[in-house]
Amino acid sequence: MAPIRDMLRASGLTEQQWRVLRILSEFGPQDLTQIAQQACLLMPSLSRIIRNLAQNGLVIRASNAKDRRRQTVVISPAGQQLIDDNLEQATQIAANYKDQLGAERYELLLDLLRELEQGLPVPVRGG
Amino acid sequence: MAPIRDMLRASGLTEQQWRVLRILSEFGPQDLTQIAQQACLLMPSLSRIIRNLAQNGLVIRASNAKDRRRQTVVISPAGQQLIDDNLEQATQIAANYKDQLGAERYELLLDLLRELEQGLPVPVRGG
DNA sequence: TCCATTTAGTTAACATGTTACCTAAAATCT
DNA sequence: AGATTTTAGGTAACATGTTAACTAAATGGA
Repeated sequence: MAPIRDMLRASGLTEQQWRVLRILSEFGPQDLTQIAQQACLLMPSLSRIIRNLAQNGLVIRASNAKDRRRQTVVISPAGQQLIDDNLEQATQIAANYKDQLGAERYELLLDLLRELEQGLPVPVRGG
Repeated sequence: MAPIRDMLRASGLTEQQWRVLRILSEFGPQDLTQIAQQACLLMPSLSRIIRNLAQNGLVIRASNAKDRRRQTVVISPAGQQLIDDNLEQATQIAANYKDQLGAERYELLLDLLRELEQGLPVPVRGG
């Protein structure tokens, strides 16, 4: 993912910060636990990332009246601006990775990795 | 690699420390640059790992008379003992991962990952 | 020989993965 | 209601990946 990292470095974001911002932009305000699931991050990591994003004014923490343990995280205008400025470019870069392998083998790779992760066999043509 | 991590935690080693020790045990004394290449580690990481292993008495740093920049790292008896105590078990655990996917798809996975890494297409049956 | 360049290794600084431990607030059970 | 158990988040501590900057020693030339 080197080209994407280059793009992010120019905007001062890390990959995980970018991922969290994109999730908030695409799926709207959520609490930390939901973000952690979507981003495949553990709570301690996410907690630090949100703290950082909030300090830099890219997200805003809103308290939740119904459950005072929860806090809803919202992307800020500045954060949304960052997404707007870079999303198109990033999408194009990601598409190149898929192109490189070809869509078919790209799916095959993801299948194999999922299989390893879950410990369950996945049928593969000719396998 | 969870089972291997469990085994290592019991012996107080991390995965990278284990990897470095195994390399030293299998291929003999080497300087840091050589170890870094074999273990696929960057010098700053390896430098810290060797510092740690040396502090724990698992490796020994020997200075090199011909090139005073270099230092040859040697596994200590205590380090070798750790390897002896765990290598057989670790080898068996690693074999299970291969079994889980099956040798054929295991190779396929490695091929796809290599292809992504190198940016070169690799022929795949039916691809 | 003297200077410029390269190489070996270190350290600093930052973000993250990971495990352990902790608090407060909810939810559940008796 | 009162006690117990979950759940949402947070912090601490450690190892690592990564980039940048630095030292000392070797190498290559002019």
